[in-house]
Amino acid sequence: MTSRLTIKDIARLSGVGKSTVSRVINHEKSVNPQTRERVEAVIRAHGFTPSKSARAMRGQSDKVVGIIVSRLDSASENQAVRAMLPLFYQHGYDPIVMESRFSPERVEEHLHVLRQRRVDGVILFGFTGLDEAALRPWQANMVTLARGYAGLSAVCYDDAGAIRLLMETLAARGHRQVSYIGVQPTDATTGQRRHQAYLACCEEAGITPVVALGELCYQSGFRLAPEVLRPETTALICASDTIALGAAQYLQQQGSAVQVGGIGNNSLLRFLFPQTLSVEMGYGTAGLRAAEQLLSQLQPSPADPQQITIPCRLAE
Amino acid sequence: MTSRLTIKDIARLSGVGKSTVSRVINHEKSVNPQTRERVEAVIRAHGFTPSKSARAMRGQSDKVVGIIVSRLDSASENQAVRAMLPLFYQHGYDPIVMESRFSPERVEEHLHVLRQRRVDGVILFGFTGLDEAALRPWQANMVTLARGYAGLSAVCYDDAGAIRLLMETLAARGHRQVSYIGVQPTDATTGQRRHQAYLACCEEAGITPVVALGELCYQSGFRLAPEVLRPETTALICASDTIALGAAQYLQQQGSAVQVGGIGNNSLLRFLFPQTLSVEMGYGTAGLRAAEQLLSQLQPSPADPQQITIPCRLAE
DNA sequence: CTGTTAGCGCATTCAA
DNA sequence: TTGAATGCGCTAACAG
Repeated sequence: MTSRLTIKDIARLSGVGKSTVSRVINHEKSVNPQTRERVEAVIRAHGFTPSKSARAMRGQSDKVVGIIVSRLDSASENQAVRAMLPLFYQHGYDPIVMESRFSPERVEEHLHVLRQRRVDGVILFGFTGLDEAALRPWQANMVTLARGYAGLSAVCYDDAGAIRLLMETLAARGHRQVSYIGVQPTDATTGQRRHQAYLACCEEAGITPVVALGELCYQSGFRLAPEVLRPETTALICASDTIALGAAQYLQQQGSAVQVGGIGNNSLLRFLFPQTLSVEMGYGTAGLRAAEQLLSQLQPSPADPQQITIPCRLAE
Repeated sequence: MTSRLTIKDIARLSGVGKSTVSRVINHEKSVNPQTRERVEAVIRAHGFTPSKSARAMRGQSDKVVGIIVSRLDSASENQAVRAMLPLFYQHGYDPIVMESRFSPERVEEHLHVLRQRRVDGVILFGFTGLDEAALRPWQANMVTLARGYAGLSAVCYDDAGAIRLLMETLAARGHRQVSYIGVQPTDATTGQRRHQAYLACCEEAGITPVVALGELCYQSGFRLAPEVLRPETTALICASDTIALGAAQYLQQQGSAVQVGGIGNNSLLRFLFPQTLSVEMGYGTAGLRAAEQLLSQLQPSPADPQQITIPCRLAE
């Protein structure tokens, strides 16, 4: 409880004026090196930390960012968040995390709260159904992940690339009949984009597409697997590892040797079904990039919004 | 960007003094109902929100709590955090989450930062190896989860009860030879406590204990399963569902019909191996209780530290 | 380069 | 019950 010191105390203790202390704290160059050193010594000696609230009030900025995840227990979002947290701390930002559970209303509520809290910026894990208009006001200080919105910075995954990678790998291994289990096109990326990419690959390779669309859960993979299995099917790719898990489970029960491929590099999937193929989407990298981008937009001379795509690669 | 209003503006707009507005905001009773209503109307009309930093500076409190999880991707901690977040928002607290990754040093670093940020309270997901002395200073405003520390509030799980529940259920189903896969006793709860409970149950039931201890991961369960299988073994319980997952996988590969029991109510485990038994530890409830306890200790008339144990129950 | 002065938005005396 | 005055810790203008 010793941290009750104020710059006034530091000023007195080091025999200078308050403003000089303030200058030292803020790393302003216009201060005599000797004086600076002396003040810094006192600051260190007493473990002084400037009051965040006071500087915030003085108009600076609260140094707070909001992180709105869709689901706290999403493996991909976890990795991204885990990567960005240290960066924010390091730059003196308090990250406050909120959960949207894929509800556009909840996102708007959270944004409202964040607005009132006067946060400096927001990281938003996007999903289909969000009202773009609600995001517009944040144009300058928001970075979305997984989804892009007009005028906003975004860090996206290479959905099409992932599918393509899977298809090419399978082709190289001699597979000519590859089915697909995805999710409804109401989901623009995991649903729409990956499905389209699959169809495009089939077209190019002269494969007859066999598709089933469901939900983003293993139950769905399990349920839909039989629907996409033809006698000639040798491989099956899924829009996500979660789905792949369900499908692999079904195949195992059937004693089938159909090769499964998924997206997400889920460690459990690879443990249970080692022969499964999976694409690593770069969630950690995405989180890092998103945080970096937000930080650079928050600086005195803000960077422009930017769309970033994270490259994917075959797991292992 | 309209929220630039201050109590001064509200005061002018509603024809009263600044202090009256302040009183209305803080729900003080000494204010004429009529005046109050008028002021509140103006406040609502303009969507005014008092500056958090300003009130913080005025000595109130920052209304910030730190949440130190051990791993962002822990299913149990996720559920707990998910349950507590809304409660904190609701009470006007900004929760800022940090990750310790089971490193005592990291916990101390985070606590140091939180201390400097002058946070009001801390929720700490405990683990074995933490230095109790480092927590002592937080006695009045910290609640730990999963582990208890002298003098601190804690919300714990019923480790022994969970094992006992599993053992009793198995006994009721006629199992007389139940093996156990756990983790090293360096982990006081998941390791030590559950193991002890297993031994105690065996003693009571006249069962010869068969034990193997490893890590908290499915690989470990897979690897240790063969070590605890005797010809007469009919059931196998694991210190966690993660381990159970690995063990069940091994058993399935062996075509074994040994009944598996785990702890954690992992949905994937139940999906892949439906016949498996699992105990629900009440993670969500724990998070809720922890948040409630912390909030009650943060109030003007603080509640005393308290040790809470969450009851467990059979999943399904 | 440095000290002095003046508020930021609010809660809290103290009078009225 | 209310308003005016004071200062929280800090930064920014303005002198020196």
